[in-house]
Amino acid sequence: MEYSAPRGTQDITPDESGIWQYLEATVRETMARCGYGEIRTPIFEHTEVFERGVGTTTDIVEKEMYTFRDRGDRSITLRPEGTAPVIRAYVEHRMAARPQPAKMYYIGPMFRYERPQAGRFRQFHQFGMEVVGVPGPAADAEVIATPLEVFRALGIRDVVVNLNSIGCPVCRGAYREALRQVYQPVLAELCPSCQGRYDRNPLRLLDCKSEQCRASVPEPPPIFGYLCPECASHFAELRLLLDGLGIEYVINSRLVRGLDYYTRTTFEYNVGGIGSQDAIGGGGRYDGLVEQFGGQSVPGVGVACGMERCVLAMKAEADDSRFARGITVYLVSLGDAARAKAFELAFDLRAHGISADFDMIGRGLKAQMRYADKLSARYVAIIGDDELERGAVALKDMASGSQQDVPIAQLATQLLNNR
RNA sequence: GUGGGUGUAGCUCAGUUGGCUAGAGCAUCAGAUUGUGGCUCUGAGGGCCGUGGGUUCAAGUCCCAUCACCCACCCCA
Repeated sequence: MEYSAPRGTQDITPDESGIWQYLEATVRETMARCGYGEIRTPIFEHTEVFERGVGTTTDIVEKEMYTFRDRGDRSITLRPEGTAPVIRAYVEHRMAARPQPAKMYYIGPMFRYERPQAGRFRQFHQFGMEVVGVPGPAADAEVIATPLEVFRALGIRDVVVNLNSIGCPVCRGAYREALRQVYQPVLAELCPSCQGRYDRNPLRLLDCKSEQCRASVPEPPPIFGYLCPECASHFAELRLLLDGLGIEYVINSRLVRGLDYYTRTTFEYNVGGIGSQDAIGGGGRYDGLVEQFGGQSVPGVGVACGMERCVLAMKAEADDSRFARGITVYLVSLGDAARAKAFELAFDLRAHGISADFDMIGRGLKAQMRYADKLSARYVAIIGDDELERGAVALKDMASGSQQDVPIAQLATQLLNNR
């Protein structure tokens, strides 16, 4: 019986981990440059964190969570998203008493019980950022713009930014009623899930893509006519900030998103070429969430990006050779004495910060050369009986094929100089 | 949760109307006059043909079930 990784999970093998490390390094570098500190929250939380944070009417909470009872009979859930835990931590650690705003980022695995497909997994990874304590649109703009910096650094082109405002509790009530008026006459023709949405969460009616609903529903009015003055000016200012950065975006009045905590700004990034799951990231403002967790009324904005989808997009771009690893020098040895010397020499070079590897299984010269080539070694240093006697190695540049004798004592400095 | 597709070597796939010890390319390993990689050539290892049942003299091939994977819906990252 052979085992396989559980459904919807995958191994990232050494062949794949290079691209992941590049992605992670790019995220960390960008976040640090933008003034964000990393926060690491637990992989699992009390189930209530997500029920209260994400919202009980969401698909995530209704049918996608990995929830179980632990041995103390507590209900535990593997985190399906990152924002609720971060806000829980913000309240728990009294971060409101630290310099505001709190700017945090995270990288890590998330879990949702869904049918896997291209770009969708049961264990997947996100990087995300949260700005807590900024009521104005500068935070929204930064949170929208920063992942775009990451995408650009990764070589992901043609990212489309979809942008919307879904108002606040004040203006949303009126809009909700307006939507109900539009949908009420055609209620019987709606798809089953929309019939449920009509009562529970009319805003999500906008999100439906089913042909059935498309055909029978008249175009609903955009929310913009219903926004209260504060929400309207917040949205207008945000647009000015984005315009100032030269960021192009598409106003999409149907962009609602499936988490209950959003207020005002919502947005999503889409890319082509990675299958039908083309949302590479998304986020929005959540002004009531800190209060939900028992904190003061502190506003927040955040974004989360799917790393598997980033990897797909990176691979869709032509040149992925830059993610490959390679060592600086491979030590080819001939005979037992030379092999022992190569072993010592490898550790000596490594101690100098040079990546070096050597033959461990006593292969022939040709086989060692082939292996060095497959490792993409930049140099090969050959040690045989002659070289042992002279205290030197034959150093070969694998790209040019040129070769020279180098005294062993000078090998490290020579390699460092050639860099 | 719903629908469609696919399961043969590590990978990508051939395999005739059911019929000999199941093949190819790539990959791995070893060689091609004894100390030099990529190109070429030779050879080797590696398969319970996803699993279980059925039909048949005979099943990789036909039937049923099951599992897994892929894609899509839904929703999201």
